Amino acid sequence: MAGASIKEVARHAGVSLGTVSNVLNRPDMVSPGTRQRVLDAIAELGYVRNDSARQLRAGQSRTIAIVVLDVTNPFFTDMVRGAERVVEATGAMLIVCNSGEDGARERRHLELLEEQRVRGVLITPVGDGPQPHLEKLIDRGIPVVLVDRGTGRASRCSVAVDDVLGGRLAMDHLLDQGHRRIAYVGGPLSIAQVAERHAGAAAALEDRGADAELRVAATTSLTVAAGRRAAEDLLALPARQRPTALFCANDLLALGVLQELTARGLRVPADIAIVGYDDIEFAAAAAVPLSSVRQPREQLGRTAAELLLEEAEHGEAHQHRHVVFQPELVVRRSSDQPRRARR
Amino acid sequence: MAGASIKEVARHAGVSLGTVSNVLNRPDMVSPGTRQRVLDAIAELGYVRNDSARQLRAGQSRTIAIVVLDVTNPFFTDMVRGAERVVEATGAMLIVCNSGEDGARERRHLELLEEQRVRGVLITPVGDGPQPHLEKLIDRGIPVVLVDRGTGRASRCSVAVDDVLGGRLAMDHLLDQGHRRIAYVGGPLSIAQVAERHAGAAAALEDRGADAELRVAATTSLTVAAGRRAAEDLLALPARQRPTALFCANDLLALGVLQELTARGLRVPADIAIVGYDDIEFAAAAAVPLSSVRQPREQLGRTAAELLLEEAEHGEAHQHRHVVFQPELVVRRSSDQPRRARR
DNA sequence: GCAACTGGATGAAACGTTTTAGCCGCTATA
DNA sequence: TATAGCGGCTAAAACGTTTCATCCAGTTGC
Repeated sequence: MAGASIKEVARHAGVSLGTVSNVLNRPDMVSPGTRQRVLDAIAELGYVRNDSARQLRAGQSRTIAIVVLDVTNPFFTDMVRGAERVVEATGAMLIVCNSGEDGARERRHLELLEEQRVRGVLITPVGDGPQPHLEKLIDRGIPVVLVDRGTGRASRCSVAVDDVLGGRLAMDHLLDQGHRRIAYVGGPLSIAQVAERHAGAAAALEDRGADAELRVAATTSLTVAAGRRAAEDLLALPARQRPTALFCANDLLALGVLQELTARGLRVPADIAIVGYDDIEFAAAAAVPLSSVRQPREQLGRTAAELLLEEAEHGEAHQHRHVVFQPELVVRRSSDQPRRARR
Repeated sequence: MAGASIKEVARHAGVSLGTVSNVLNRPDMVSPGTRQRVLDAIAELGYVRNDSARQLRAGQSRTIAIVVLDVTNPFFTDMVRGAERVVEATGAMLIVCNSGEDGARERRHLELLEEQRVRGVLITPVGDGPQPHLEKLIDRGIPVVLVDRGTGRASRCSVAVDDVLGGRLAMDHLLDQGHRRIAYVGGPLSIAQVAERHAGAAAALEDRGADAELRVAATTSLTVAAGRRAAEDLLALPARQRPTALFCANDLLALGVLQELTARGLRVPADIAIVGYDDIEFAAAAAVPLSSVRQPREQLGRTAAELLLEEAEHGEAHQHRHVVFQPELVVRRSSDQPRRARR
């Protein structure tokens, strides 16, 4: 009962092993009579196909992996949900791996996925340097789609949101509201998104030629806890240097900042305005509803999965594509209070 | 380059195929000289072990799966993080599957996992009825650990939090605050947790013999959107029948309820108090910081993974265990305002 | 009545590992 | 000097599929 093989099913049904395989894979190539006999045997023995053997023979698995930076960040889980639908519609299986923004774990995961000969990998890689492990996958012929990484390499598809534009939107809005001392809360800058959102903000400032300053309040990660620590640091500044507005690299940071600021008695947005990034579902439900730069989270995952499937199917003929979505600023109370321009 | 096998490595290094395998699996059984030659060949050919073949031979894979009800719910992703650590420490791989509270998807996932001969499954099953697919896994000898499902079956380990107690804690608190018209927001009741939290609340009411009522505001799922809809329904009630306090089956519901109530101009907790469940990180950062019944989320995952690994290792000798954690009420502003008892 | 097809089945090869039995040359033991 | 033991290696079997070349018994076409 525990582990019947196709061979035992064949014996049980009084047919050859190849016939059982045919029943499983091309049922109409076998006569109704024998087919039924085989199906009965399968049911009786509780036979379950052994995927390892099948894969070994096929040379390839039917799973697709998505490697995310932080499985507890709703931005990524929404993305996963988008990808999930597309992948499951094809009968394949999507497995989720969490790198936790740790390069070593990412590498380990990719090694295991390569050993498993997955059919493809969706990944938001840690850091932004050269990615030898990804190249290795690609060399082996495993399609890789970069998610939420703009820089379009020629060797792979990518799906991204224009982070520079997102940074601009946030910064323009804060400048419009009259803020002149603004801080960008985020880090490490080695994360491409973090750097690009900052670049966008800096560019907006530059373009306006406004007499304003944009400082960076560096964090070591993009979590609620890191946000709280960043807020503490900012509060340690002398009042006159303290920024009047914060642009946070993602919503988790923004929520952490918001929590700490209000805990310390500051009012948002009266004392300090906040704009986040991602527009996760919890942003709108925050203590002070959070302004945020919205990304099409599910669509990101969906599109990435579609590109991957297309590449997996068409192989050589496939043309790599780079899809870039536009972010959109959603203004809520956390930044919705104009202030007299001043320094 | 694309797909070198162990055989080619062997030829390249001028040794037999078995020796290469030994280098990979018991390096000290082979002399330093040959070992180095083999390692060089491996590097040169870019050889990567084929896991399918390895598994086929071993009869078992090195992956462990966790099947969650809702991958976008922070409660589950925190659990995943807990399990992840334990699993990865053993060199195995944790893959995350999302059933999305859909029985058919759950079944499909379990079928695929069974075909893959995973080493074990951590699962929070959809619904509470008999679970033939789980039984099937167990029959096949694949260890299954139930997560967050109290009812200790003899055939498997389980890890849970006492949901009845959690319901009691919430209800006692609301009664202490003087509430007499209380609604339980949650559903469907076919989900065990939903039912048990309600049972706890009802039991608390019973025990006190208080002249109070507990109605059920049924929802179709445990999401923020469902919470908003539930709030709409409650607001449609005539004012005198409207509950003065809500106990929500989880924090997502509570956040949705909170959002909708405040959008409609009601004050929380002055007009309506709210208590949630899970104490996810976002509860504390909500518009009105949310009282919630805290569950040890990461520990739940950690312990479940430990039980699973133990079972996978000891096989027959393994004794199934049922670990139950105690929840804890965290009172925040959303329910922190006593009211004169009245009807 | 014979050759040519055809639908339905069979048997064997192949996928890439791990493992086990066995071989070879050497050293230690009696 | 024979024997046992040992380190280092090889050869072959086995895991459970899928696929491909064959085969067989009918049926069709001439």
